[in-house]
Amino acid sequence: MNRFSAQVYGLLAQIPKGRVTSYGRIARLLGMPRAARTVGWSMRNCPEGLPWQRVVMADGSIAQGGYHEIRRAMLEAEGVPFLPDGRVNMAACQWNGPDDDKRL
DNA sequence: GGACTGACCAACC
DNA sequence: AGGTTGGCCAGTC
Repeated sequence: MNRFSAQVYGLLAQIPKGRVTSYGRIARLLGMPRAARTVGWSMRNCPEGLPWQRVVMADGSIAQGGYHEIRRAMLEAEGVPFLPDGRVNMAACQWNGPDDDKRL
């Protein structure tokens, strides 16, 4: 487990229920705006106990990995609003970082 | 140790 | 406005 993954997981664990964020957003919060793919790699490792389903693409669509239907179901169960397009309503529930959590 | 790949993103036609 | 390409970071072969 490298430092980057630890940061990704740490940040992921801070995502409030009912909110989502994107890979690139996490990468930016970690100071690596170009490491969106690496974040995706960390998600791929999929550690148990982490709400990895709350991480979606920048446009709000579900990532192209496996289980993408299950992710949507879990997000819906958490109360995440979806658009008729089948994508997450980023405008309503995008998590902008730990600071945004306090802002609530 | 170099090259390829990947749950991405943004720029560029 | 939409499809393609390049680029980045870390892991694997």
